[in-house]
Amino acid sequence: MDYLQNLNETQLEAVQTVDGPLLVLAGAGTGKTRVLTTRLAHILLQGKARPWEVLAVTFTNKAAREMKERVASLIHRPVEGWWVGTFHAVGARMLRANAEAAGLRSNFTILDTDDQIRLIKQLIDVHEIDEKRWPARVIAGTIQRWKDRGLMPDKVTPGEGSDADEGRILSLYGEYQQRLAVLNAADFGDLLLLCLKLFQDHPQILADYQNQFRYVLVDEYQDTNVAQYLWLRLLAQKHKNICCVGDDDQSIYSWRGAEVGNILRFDEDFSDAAIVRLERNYRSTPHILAAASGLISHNEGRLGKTLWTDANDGEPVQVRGVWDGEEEARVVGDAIETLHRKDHALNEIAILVRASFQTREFEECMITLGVPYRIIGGARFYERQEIRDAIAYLRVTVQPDDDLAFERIINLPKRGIGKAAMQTIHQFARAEGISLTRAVLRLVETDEFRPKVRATLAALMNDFERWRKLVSVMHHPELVGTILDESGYTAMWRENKATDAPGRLDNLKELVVALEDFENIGGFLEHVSLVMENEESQELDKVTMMTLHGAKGLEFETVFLPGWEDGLFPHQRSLDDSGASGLEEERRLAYVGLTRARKRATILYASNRRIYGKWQSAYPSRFIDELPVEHIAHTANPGLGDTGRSVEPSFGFDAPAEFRQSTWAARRAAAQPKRRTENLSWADSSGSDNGPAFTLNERIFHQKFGYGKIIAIDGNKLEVAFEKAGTKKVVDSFVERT
DNA sequence: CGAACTGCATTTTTT
DNA sequence: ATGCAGTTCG
Repeated sequence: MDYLQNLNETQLEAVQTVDGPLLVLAGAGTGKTRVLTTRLAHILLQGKARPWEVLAVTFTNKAAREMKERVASLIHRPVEGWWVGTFHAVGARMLRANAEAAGLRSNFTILDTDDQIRLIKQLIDVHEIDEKRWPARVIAGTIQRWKDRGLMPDKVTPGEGSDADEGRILSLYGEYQQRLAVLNAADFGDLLLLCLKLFQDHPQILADYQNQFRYVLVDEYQDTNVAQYLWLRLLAQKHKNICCVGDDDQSIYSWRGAEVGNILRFDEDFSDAAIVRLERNYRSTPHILAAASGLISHNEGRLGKTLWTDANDGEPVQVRGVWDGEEEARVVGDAIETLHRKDHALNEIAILVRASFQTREFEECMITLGVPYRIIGGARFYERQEIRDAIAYLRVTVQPDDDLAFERIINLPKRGIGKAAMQTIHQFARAEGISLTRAVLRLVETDEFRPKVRATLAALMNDFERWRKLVSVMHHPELVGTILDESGYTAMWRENKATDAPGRLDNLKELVVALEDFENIGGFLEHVSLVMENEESQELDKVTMMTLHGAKGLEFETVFLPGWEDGLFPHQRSLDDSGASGLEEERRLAYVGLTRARKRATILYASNRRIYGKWQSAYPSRFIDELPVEHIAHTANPGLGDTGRSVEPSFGFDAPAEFRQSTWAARRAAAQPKRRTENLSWADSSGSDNGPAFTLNERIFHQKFGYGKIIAIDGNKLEVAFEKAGTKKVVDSFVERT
């Protein structure tokens, strides 16, 4: 029982209450993961269930992986045959195992959002729907929201689909589902929705799973949507041993369908539910904890928790007002430098922003200061164009009905298949209710196409047929190389003279290498569609920059929280779209941000900020007023102190600066709105939009003279050796980095 | 077919 | 400001 040693009393209770429904309200930093993993280990070690009789679901692959690893180390046994994974991965597993009953074939394709939108666009074209009025992504969003709520097309009635607009989208939803069936494909929402349908249509299959899963564990329960809730409730119905762990105060994903109601209603949904509150915080100082608690107490409809800690006081939360975004970055940069000099690890420092564009200013500052940094949440490997193209070839090879992949590569490299040919194929496919590949196979037997097109398509079909035969005989990484070469895809990039072409070829090579890690192409594709993750090595000592959303579940010694201005945070969009509940969610986001910090938290707000190329002045976030004064230290530049928002009613983010007479900053901005800022950049030797100062030998671009290299610097004047125009002296603001 | 142009939106993100 | 997508022209 040594694995129970390190738990406190309530944690122990949460671990040992294994029978019957249990809700664990786990505040930030209270050892949630430890409880979850220990509980899982406890169930297994006590012989309550065998590994395959436990279902443990998470939202992210990272969380699933962590759970597997930690439980494995607790029970000193590797992980095999466990049902531990994301909702989507488990759903996909169930669907593949029961594909026929679910109306699919077991090699079905999982479509991502991009594919989804393209498919909807096709339907829009067919129906000559006005795309201006109903953009594909709006329709996709509506359908997704229905799916999040567990609604199949025939179930969407209550309140929905009644008005003309939604009625139209609803019929499109039905067709979309039909088309997915033809394509042998499922989107992310389907991975759960089709499970629900499967359980409904085939009670025996459901009963088997219900019997199998003696214990069900759910992580981040506050993030579940209705479909996931229904799915869980069905699966846990027999044994009723369901344990949900979550924190209503950290629910920040309602915009993608999460229902806080699920966690708020837990004890009504599951009768005789036990509730355990984890309130002892092991992470933050009392000041940080009190500031965060004070802030979140402004929310209504919470289950309520009182976090406490034994830790020493530490420093109050710093709140700092600055003139603009540039100064904000400089202040943070300086602070980081100071900390670094005092041997503070950069890995333990995070800059958490509300919106990703905010990272740019900090990035430039870090470059200037030479501070290593990483940005979490950029473009991922599998989202790169060449990788997606290559994957499309693989998808068509293993699943010929995958229209979206097929369409992507039918004319890539250029094969002379133009709009006309595509239209013919589409029409035929639609008329016959078959996939594009099947349509092409039939059409090349006719004289529908011009001879050249017909020959090309016949050859392409031939290629795929040949590759398909090789799937069972050839080592799959090699086969992928063969497909990419024989299709002419690699040749296309080799001949491409663009500067990034060689890099793309490297990426393709990397892809082939990555395939080694998988049993077969199918397994690889499953990984790509379900495990779209960015593996950033934590090896190097770097400052982390990411969004507040991305920071949930992480912790750092020191956290900077910039951009606390009304309109940006809370975000105006959130307020406009969701009103009071939107504001509460933003507040929870602020709470998440603050509670990431162990020792130091600094909140910043700027009076002026450039957004979408326009300068705007703004009030400090209303959240700042909500922080208990005794736990913060508020400083601002001379004259920039209190901005008096408590005196003036608050205007929207877009309100003209003239209306914000109460603030010194606003008055100043109003007096000389644009000139001021332009002058600022002129006067500043660090250049205008170019970020930090230029360095010798740097390659630059000039609107008039083209590319060149800096050979001398004199203040803001540069001497540049241009490739075409010769050597000239130019002002740095006319020059940009390449 | 590709280059150039225009309009438009631009929070958060996993799977 | 910027980028992306859709459209238009050569």
